[in-house]
Amino acid sequence: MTQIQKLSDTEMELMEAIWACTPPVTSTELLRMFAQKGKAWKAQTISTFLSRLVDKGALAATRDGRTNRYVPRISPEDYKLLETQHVLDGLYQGSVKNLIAAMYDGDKLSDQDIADLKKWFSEK
Amino acid sequence: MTQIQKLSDTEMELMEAIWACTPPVTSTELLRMFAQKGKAWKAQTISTFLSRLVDKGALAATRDGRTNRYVPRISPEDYKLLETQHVLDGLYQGSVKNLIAAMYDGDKLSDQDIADLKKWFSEK
DNA sequence: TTAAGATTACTACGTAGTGTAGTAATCGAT
DNA sequence: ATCGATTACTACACTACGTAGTAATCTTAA
Repeated sequence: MTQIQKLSDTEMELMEAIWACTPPVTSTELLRMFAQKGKAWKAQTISTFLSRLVDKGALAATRDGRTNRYVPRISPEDYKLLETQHVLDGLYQGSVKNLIAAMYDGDKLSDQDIADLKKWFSEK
Repeated sequence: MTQIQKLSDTEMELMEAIWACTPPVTSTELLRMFAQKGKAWKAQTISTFLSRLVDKGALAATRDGRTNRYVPRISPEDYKLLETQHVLDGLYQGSVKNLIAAMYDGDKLSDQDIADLKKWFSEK
């Protein structure tokens, strides 16, 4: 039961960064990464987010001297699937087919989408 | 641009009730409906939610003497599609195919799902 | 026609989440 | 022994949410 609470937008930004680099990461490394992208966070701000991510079950922290090393407890793929499942359950009784049908009926599937999916499914 | 803000769980409950009955509804009617379902809300509580739903663009209100009559500004289908699109954009670059592929890779599609979808697509 | 009841608008309030950071404690290096 | 880095704890303003009190106002029945 990998219970993971929903992440906020900024928390997701952090996670994306962590997923993007080779895991064990330290707050200092992240600080530098975000600084380069123009995010001038204070060191404690990063730390706060990191702690919250640990609390939410998204990261695991191990102490190494005076610094923490953080590792994701879930892959981006799995996290996205959790979110997806949530939406599916909430809006479509958990059925992908209902989703597809709803999009089709609502004209949200382009001819290209349909062609792609048709092909994809015919190969399974 | 039918801008509609995200609805909370309780707001959705209200909307579902409104969608379920033949539209123009009054707060009193809703009050009664929810009372029957065990939701003992105060009249003002319903009113507050109704106002917020108007603010969020989900309902339109027209005055009829003493009371307001509320009509949805969006269908359940369209609302769900909005939500769906949001998730799709946020997690799968807006591509349904990416979603399907992710579910497949994550083993979230049962054989039944695949069979259903395969059939569904072969008919389009 | 006036009092009673229904309905609404406005305001409030505790709780929780979010983004951001100050402060203080601590630990490793000089 | 001290200094600088890093973390833990605390804080704070802001927004959303669920819930409802109060007060104003309109409708209706006596």
